[in-house]
Amino acid sequence: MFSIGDLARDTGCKAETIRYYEQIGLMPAPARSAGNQRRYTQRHRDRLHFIRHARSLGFTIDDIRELLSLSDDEHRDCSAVDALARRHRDAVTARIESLMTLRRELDRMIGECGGGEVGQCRIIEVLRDHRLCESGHPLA
Amino acid sequence: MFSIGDLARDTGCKAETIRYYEQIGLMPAPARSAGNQRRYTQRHRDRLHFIRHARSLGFTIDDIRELLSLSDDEHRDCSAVDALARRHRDAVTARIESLMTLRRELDRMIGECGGGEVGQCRIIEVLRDHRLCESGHPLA
DNA sequence: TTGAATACCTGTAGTGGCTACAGCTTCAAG
DNA sequence: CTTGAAGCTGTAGCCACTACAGGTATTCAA
Repeated sequence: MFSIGDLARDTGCKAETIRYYEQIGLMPAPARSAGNQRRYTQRHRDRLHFIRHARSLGFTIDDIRELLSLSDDEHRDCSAVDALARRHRDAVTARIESLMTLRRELDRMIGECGGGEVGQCRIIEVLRDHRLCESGHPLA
Repeated sequence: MFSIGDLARDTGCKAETIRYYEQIGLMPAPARSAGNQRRYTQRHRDRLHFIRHARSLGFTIDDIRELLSLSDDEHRDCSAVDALARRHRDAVTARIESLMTLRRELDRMIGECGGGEVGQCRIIEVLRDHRLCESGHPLA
């Protein structure tokens, strides 16, 4: 049996986070010691590793609920898992692209700033007037 | 004079958001009509455009407070503005790089999934065991 | 001038995914 | 048996909004 601190050390997440996962129903409530402290099994440990790994890959809590529930049935077709992972990858890709557009614009602004007074600062000027932006980065 | 709806249409942000900006002191409180509705000037409009543009480039509210305050004094040296923009660009770059690491790993997982049963699904397997990851994406 | 449709007002609570206390109790090592 | 670390519950805070509920103002047409 593991204490909450053991699991925390083991997975690199804080005890508070583990209690939070229990509270939102992502981790099942473990047994308790005579003094009311949580006592975890290897199954809990595995589940927490799975959760942390998926989180570190950027899956949302809801995605992880879905993945855990899908992974319960070994004989189910894995196409739903595949679809979820693809959807997430596409979202990551979209995010990368939007950040790259931002970075191009930031680079341009910074590159044009000659370093004089704020009155002539290109960065401030561009922020004041979106028409000075070349990349069509979304305003919303 | 503009109503809050005029500004909202004009800047593509919601009236609630404009009121929120006022509440947190990012937008100054405007005059009111006889019936207590907000009435904005061109200066308010310009400021909101600046804010929305900076937000759309990913600057935080605190960054924007700083940028607005720096831009007030036309004769000040713009190095602080430059530094803030560079810091932000570097953060964006770091974020892009970390997302690209994630995407590589997601691609690999998806590519290895042969499409059978969940019991053999590579995606689930990798999530269960971080050692199966090639890229050293951070677990935290 | 009236009436309806639309816009606006304040205040509160919710989002995601935690994190940070405060003020206790329990456990493990020596 | 003592002491200090670890654990407990419950609440509030973070960011940047968003979404109501329940009321009031304004605007336009008839």
